[in-house]
Amino acid sequence: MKKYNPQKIEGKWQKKWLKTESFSALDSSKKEKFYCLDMFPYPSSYGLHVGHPEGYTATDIVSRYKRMKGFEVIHPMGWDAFGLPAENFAIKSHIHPKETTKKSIATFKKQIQSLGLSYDWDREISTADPEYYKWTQWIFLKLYENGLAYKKKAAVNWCESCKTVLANEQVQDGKCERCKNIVVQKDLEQWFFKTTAYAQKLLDGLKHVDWPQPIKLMQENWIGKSEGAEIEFSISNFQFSIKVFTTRPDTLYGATYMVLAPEHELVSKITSQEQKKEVEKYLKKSRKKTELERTDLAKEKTGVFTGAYAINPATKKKIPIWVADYVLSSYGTGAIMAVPAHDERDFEFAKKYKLEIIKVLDSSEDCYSGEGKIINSDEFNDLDNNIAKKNITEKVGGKLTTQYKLKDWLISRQRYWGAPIPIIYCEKCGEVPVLEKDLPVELPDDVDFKPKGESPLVKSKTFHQVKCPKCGQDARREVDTMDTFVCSSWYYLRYCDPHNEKEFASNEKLKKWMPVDLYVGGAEHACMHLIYARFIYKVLKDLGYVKIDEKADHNEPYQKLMNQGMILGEDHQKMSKSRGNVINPDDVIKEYGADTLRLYEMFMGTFSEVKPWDTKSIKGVYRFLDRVWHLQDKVDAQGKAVGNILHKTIKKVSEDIERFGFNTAISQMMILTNEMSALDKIYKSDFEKFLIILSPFAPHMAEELWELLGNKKSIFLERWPDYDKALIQDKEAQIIIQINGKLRDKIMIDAKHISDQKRIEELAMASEKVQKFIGSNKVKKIFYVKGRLLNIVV
RNA sequence: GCCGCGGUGGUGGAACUGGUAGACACGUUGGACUUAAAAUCCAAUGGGCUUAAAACCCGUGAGAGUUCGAUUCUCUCCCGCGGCACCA
Repeated sequence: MKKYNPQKIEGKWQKKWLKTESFSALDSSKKEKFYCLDMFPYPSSYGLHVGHPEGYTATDIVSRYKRMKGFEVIHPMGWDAFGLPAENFAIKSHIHPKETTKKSIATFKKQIQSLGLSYDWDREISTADPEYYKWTQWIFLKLYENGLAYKKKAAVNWCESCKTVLANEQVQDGKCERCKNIVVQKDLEQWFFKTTAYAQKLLDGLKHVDWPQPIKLMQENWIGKSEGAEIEFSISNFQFSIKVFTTRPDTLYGATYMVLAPEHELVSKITSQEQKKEVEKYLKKSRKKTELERTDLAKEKTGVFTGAYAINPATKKKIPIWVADYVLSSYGTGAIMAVPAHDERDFEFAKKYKLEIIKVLDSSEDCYSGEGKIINSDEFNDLDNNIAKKNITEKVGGKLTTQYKLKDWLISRQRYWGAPIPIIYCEKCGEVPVLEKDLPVELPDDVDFKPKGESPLVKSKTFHQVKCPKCGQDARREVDTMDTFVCSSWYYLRYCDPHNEKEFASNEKLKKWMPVDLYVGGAEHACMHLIYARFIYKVLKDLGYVKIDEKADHNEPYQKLMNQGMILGEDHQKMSKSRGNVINPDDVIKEYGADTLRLYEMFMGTFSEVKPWDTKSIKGVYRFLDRVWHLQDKVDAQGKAVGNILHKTIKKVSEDIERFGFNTAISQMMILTNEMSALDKIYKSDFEKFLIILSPFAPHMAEELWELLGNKKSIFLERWPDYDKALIQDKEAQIIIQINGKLRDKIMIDAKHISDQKRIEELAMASEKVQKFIGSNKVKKIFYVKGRLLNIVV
C-alpha cells in the first residue's frame, strides 16, 4: 500500500500539464466557447495570500468541468502590474519598479502554478509591458478623438500622502482608498473620461447581466439617477437668473428661499455691499474644510445671506438667496430652491436662520417629504403631487430632466508607474495627440521617484522634450500617467488576441471569445473596476472596434459575475500583517499539498460569504483525500455496486458546480468515499467515474490515480459522466408521519407505492405511536406530500 | 440617516419551489492498534429530564402573525457586516 505523497505527484503533473499545453484555448476550435475569467492580480511583493486561491480554485473547477462537458474553454491569467506599491517601494529602496514588478510576477506565477491551476499561459499579459500599454494609450486616443477624453480645471480629490489626484470612486469615507489619508479638494487641471455620457447606458446594461443583486444595486446607487425638473428663478434687480434642479417641482409654491453652493459663480456677482464681508468670511471658511468635514451630517448646517433676492416663479414672491455649503457645487446646478416644509435639510436650515416655512402638501407633520395632496398652490390645490410635478413645471417654463450622481472619471495621476498619457503640448498648436504610429509612449528610466506633487516624469531629460506632430516645432509631453484602472478596463479583450501587433485585438477573435461568460473576484470592485470596464467596453463597441454578432449580445463585457467572500484570520479578524494572523498558502501546500489547499478553501463555506480560516479543519479534507487515495487498493473486477450513491453524487456535484456550491459538492463526495471505504471491493468503472467528478477539485490526485489504474491519456480528456436516472431512484421511501405538524413516526414504504395515499394512511393509522397521539381526538384532515410526509390534523 | 447582506450546536457550515433542523467536517469523549506517541480505524456527540435507555419537552437573534406545518413567507424590534453619505 503506497502512501499518499502529494508533494511528489503534484510537481509531476504540473510539469506535464505545462509541457503538453493541455489548457491552451484553440482559436480554431469548433466547440462552443466558454470564457472563464479571474480578476487579474496586482503582483505584490508579498506573494499570494489565501484569498487568491479561493477565487482561482473556483474558476479552475469550472474551467476543468466545462472542458469535460465539451466546451472550448479560454481561461487566461495576467498581471495588473502598474501601481503605487512598486513605486512607493522604489522611493524607499531605489530599486526600479520595473525590477520589483518583474520579481513579483515571477513569484506570483510560480505560486499560481504550484496550485495546479489550468491557465492558458500562452495568453499571459502584463499591463506594464509596452506591448500592452501601447493599446491602453491607443484607447485613450480613440476616446480623445471622440470627445470622451478631455482636460479641464476642476475641484478634484487630492491625496497629500500619495501626492496625486484620485477618482471619485477611489475616495472612500473621505479617505484615500490606498493609504487611508484624508483627501482634500484642489483646483487642478486634469484629464477625465466622460463616463457621465454613459450613465443611462451603464444603468440599462445591468438588466441584462447575471450578477449578484447587491452589486447591481451598488452600481445603481453609485450612478444615482434622479428625475426632476430644472427651473429658473430670476434675481431681483439683476439680469442674472439662477437655475436649480429639483426632484420636487410639485413643492415650488413652498420654496421660501434659495441656496447657492459657495463655489457658485453668481455668489460674488449678486452679494450686496452690506453682506460682502460676511459672505467672504464664510467662503474662506468653507474652502478650508475638507470634503469630510463639509459632508459631516452630524454637524450643524451653516450659511450666510447674500443680500440678494430671487423671485419665486410660481408665487412671484421675493425670496432671499443664501450661500451654504450643504449645497454641493458638483451636483445638479450647484444651487437649490429650498422648501423647508418638505425637505429635512432645508427645514433644519430654515429653523436655525428663522426663514419662512410654507406647507404645500397636506400633512400633519412639520416637515413632510412624502407624497400627497397639494395645498396652498393656487390652481394646483387638491392635485396629486405626482401630477402637479409636471403641471407646475410647465406653468413656470421649467423643463423635466434627469440628473445622475455619477461624475466623470478622473484618469490622470501625478505618478510614474503607469501608462503615460499620449498627449503633446505645443506652444503653437496647443494640445496635440500623439500619432498612432508613434505609440507606445514608453516610460523613461531616468527619473527621480520622490513624489513632489507633479509627475516624476518631469525630471526625465529624455522624456518630455519632443517635436510637435503637427508643426514639427519643439514641444513637451504630458507628464501625467493614467490611472491603473484604465489598464484593467480592457484586459479581458487583450486575452482574446494577446500577441496582435496591429490591433488591440482582432475582431474575429473578439467575436470568437467575447463576452466573458464567468467573471470571479472580490466585491470591493463593485463601483470601481466593474464600472470602468463596462464603460470602456461600451465605448469600444459604440465606436465600432468591438463587434459581436451574437443574438444575446447586450453590450456587456461580463455576463455572469461571482464574488468570493473574504477569508478572515483564525481570530475571525481581517488578515493583516500587523495582527499577525496572515496565512501563507505556500505553508499549507508544503504541509498538505495543493489538492488539500484547494479542497479546503472550497469546503470552508459558502463561496461568496465571509469565512474564517481554521487550520485544524484542513485535516478533514486531507483525511478525505487520503481515504480516496487508499480506495485504489479496493479496485477490482468483482465488487459491490455503489450505483445509487455514485449517481446521486454525479448529479449533485454537477449541479453544485453550476451554482457555485463547491462546499456541498465536496461533502457529497465525502459521503460517497465513506461508503466506498466501508466496502471490501469496488468496481473499476465506478471508481473511474468518481475520479472524473473529483478531478476538477483535486486534479493532481485524480490524474495520478487515473494513471495508476492503467489509463494512458490524461483524465482531463475524458467526458464528464451523466448520471443514470434509474439508478438514483431509491427502492424504498421513508414517509414522515406528523400529527398536527409534529414528527411522531416514520414508516418505510416500497417506492412503487408512494403515490398511494390511502395505503400510507392505513399504515400510519396502524402505528401504535400514531394511535397514542391521536387518542380520542377526531381526525380532521390529512395532508400528504408525495414521498415525504403525511400530516394528520386532529 | 439611507441601501444591501446576514444572525442555525463548542466551531466552520448543510437544509430543494414552506414539509424529518443540524448533512459534511472540525473539536471533544470513549474504544481498537502501539512499549508509547503520532497517524489510522470504530463508536458517541444540540439542550433539558434520566444512573442508563425508552418516552417526552425545548430548540434556527427576540416578539407577534399567516399556515395542517415556518430556519424558509409577512410585520415590529435587537445585533453584526458591507456600501453610500447633506445628491436637492
